[in-house]
Amino acid sequence: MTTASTRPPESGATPKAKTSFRARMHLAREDAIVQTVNRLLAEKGYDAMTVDEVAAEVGIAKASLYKHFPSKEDLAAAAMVRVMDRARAFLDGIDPRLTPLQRLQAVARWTMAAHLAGEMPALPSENSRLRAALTHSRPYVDALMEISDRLGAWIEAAQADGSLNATLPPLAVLYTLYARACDPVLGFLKSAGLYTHEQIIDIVMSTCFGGLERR
Amino acid sequence: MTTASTRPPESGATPKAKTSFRARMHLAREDAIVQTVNRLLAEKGYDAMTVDEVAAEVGIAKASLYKHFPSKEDLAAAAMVRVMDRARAFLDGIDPRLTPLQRLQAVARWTMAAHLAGEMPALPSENSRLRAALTHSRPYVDALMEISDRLGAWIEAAQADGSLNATLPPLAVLYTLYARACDPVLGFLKSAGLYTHEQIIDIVMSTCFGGLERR
DNA sequence: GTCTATAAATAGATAGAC
DNA sequence: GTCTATCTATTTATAGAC
Repeated sequence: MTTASTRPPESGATPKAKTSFRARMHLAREDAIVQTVNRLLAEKGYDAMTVDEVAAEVGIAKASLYKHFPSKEDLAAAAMVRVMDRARAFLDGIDPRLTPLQRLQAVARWTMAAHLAGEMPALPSENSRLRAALTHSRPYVDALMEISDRLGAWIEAAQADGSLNATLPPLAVLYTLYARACDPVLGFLKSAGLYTHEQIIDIVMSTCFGGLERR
Repeated sequence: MTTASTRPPESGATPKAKTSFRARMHLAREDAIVQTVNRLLAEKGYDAMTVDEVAAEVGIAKASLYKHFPSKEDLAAAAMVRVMDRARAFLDGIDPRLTPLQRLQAVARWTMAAHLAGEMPALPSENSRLRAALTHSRPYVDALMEISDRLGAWIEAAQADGSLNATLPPLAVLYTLYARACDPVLGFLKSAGLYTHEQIIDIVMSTCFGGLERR
């Protein structure tokens, strides 16, 4: 995105160097903004998050915020895309020697840990305003589709090798994994204060993959 | 609540009958209000639901609405209590010959069907404004505790008879059942348009009680 | 690009006539 | 109790100086 790391050697230097420095600052600030939005989205949700709040927490004026992102919706979309990018990076780093089921479990653990750490904005549920905004964001839709494709392939592979329940529609499995990333059970158990994050993840992993009935 | 069904025989009649009629009308209107709030809560959530909207859909002025319920929070609390009461009625009607596990499954099916029918307001998740409002409503808290106690007894019984995974904390099972009542997977599968409500419920029941892994 | 100040719209809640 | 009209606070978004 930025030209800072790829720009050619300079001659006059000062004006161009200044531009580069400012571009770096610009991106750094935008990153700080997105990071704050991400956290606030996770804490309070889209509707309850106000732009004033974001500006205050970032430490800039609201008008400056609107120079970076033209609307609250774009703000939220940028935060969601950021999460998607981190998810894609995690998918890239998964040990290829793991079985398809183990990969899906690794992803589920990662999303739950992110949620418990307050870094996972709630999925845009059915009729939320955020959902309407996000479905019009190309980067978001593209990232979501890519992730879904990769997870979908693992789901079908896991069903084919007999480790995953093959009577379930793959789409239902995919949705279930997405839903577990923002499962309110995580927050409930967290606020109960009886378990560590690791224990909570183990519990929800057990109910998700093993079910409530005894095996 | 109303004196309509329990009032003693009248003599002069006209004034008292008028009062009774008006009391009935009053309750009927309040019921219409709560029903509308219930639907809007399910459709859009607490934050996105406006009092103007409720008044418009009920067909009365906003000021009249505030004569019935002193705040938006009370409005939401009344709607949630209504759902709780229906849930309690359902619990009362469950066939006592069913096993504990079968009873829990019946409850889960009922809540999912209510959700798909648009009659189940979303659970007040972690940091929502609704949650803070509801925790201060005695009728809501009382109803929730009674339901939790009854479900909790069934959960422990099902774990004791070996039908439910006994390694899970009963509290986690309870939360999981509550969470399935507003599982976004239901809405996702519904909007996919590939399955009937019955099929969707079967799928989510399978993932909830049986888990994703093959048995 | 950042700021202060302000619009423009909408929210929850109330006043006061009838 | 219901209405119209209004208040007050908040929210998204901009204008314009620097």
